[in-house]
Amino acid sequence: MDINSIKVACSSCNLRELCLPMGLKPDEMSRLDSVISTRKRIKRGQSLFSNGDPFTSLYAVRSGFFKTCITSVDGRDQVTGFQMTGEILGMDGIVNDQHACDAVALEDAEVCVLPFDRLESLSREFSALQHHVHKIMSREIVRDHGVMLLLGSMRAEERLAAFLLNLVQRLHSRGFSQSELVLRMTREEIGSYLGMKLETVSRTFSKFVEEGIIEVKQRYVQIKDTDALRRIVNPPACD
Amino acid sequence: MDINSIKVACSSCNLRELCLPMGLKPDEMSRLDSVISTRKRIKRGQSLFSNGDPFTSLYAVRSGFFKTCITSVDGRDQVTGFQMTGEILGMDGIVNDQHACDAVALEDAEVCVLPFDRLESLSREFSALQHHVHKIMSREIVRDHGVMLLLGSMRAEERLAAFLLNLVQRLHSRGFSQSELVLRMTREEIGSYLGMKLETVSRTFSKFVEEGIIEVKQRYVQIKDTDALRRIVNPPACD
DNA sequence: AACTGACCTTGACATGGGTCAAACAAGAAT
DNA sequence: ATTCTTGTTTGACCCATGTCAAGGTCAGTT
Repeated sequence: MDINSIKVACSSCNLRELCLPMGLKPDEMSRLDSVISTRKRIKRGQSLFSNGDPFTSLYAVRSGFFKTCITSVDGRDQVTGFQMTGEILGMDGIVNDQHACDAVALEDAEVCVLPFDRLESLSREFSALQHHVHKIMSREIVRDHGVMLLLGSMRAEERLAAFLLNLVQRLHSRGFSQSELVLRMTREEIGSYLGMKLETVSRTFSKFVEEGIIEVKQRYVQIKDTDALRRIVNPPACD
Repeated sequence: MDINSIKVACSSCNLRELCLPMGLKPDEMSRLDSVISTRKRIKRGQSLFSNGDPFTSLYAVRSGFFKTCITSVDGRDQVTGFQMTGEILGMDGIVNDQHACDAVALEDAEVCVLPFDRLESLSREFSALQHHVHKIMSREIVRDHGVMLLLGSMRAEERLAAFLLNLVQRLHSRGFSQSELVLRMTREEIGSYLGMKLETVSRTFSKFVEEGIIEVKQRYVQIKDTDALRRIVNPPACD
């Protein structure tokens, strides 16, 4: 058997409470197994898919960490998201049958390949899966609108505080610490996501450190005052 | 019959090439008619739905013009999109069974109400509709990523140029002029969408007028040099 | 015709964050 | 261990855009 294509089962996956099969009944989950054809390993720095690639499948992150980014005609780059364990990649590809962004592994990763035509036909058979797929896409839309709010109306400190809170909350729901995290991305990638330059990201980290809100050692970040971050994102009303 | 709830048919709608039934075969389209229960009229300034409202339906814009916006806890406002004829509203509501934004009519409007449970059950019956729903959601995701690029990496002039080109292109595909448009939104709403203040929007319009790229008379805009706008959005490479 | 209110334009000034440059840190390669 | 490379921090300066304020325009109302 090819090491890069291992047959696996959602029903026995330890991510089933987090990933696509979330909320499905045992018998439904075993039917989902027939959709998940293979896993695929992606080395750090490699692309899972690239802009323009033909769209065939969604991907569920089993381990590792991804970024998605789009590049404009004139070479500007925008990170549109960071995806961790249990999150779904590739929904941008459905509308034009080709991917509209690059998905790059920020550390060695493994994904479950979900051939979309099979996901669609199984969705026609049982509505729980169908509704679940709709929810996943809707969640991405809502998340994107939140990023628009961040990019359109927040200042640098607010953006970084919101980013840290979001990351640590997602990690916490995966069983990691509420107060410690290791960033998998560079300052430049954070900056691209948050619409600021890497120097501004760095300066803002330093400011938070000075204020005793966090401790930073390279990619390692310890959050010492979560409430302070919350207050930065949602300044208390003063009227 | 209630004036606000008129039974109508996709199969006889003059938007069928633009709207939800796009690409469906005649027999499929007549089955879609069973989903479209009613139309609803929304007066200018009124909300089609608001943040927190229970989610029951998607809405297809039949006439008029909408904005969607989200408000953060501390009262910041972000316009997340402008929707015109044939576009679908409400997909933000699927994930949590309640709407995550406000949809406000910017002029008197009429929408077709698409009860989502019925859309889902019909989607299970025929795959063309199912795939079409997926495409519509995917298109929204791709659009949102484009807005992130705009907000995250473009300067004021680039943002406004991209906005005007996008609007006029969408209007053109609806049979309107390629070079003239009437803005349905205020400078402040444009600014909120583009992440800039209304004064900056106004100044940037004035700059384009000075440069002979557009003519502006209040909400009326005439584009005199589309290529200039394109060059502003995608500066020609100089290396 | 004058008034009102909403919206828009423009000017003057302030500032947050960008730009450029230099130095530093840490891991990889030799 | 030394050098190279990539990523990070920090400082100095500057500019695009925000802020504040004043006045203009237009549609609807009195």
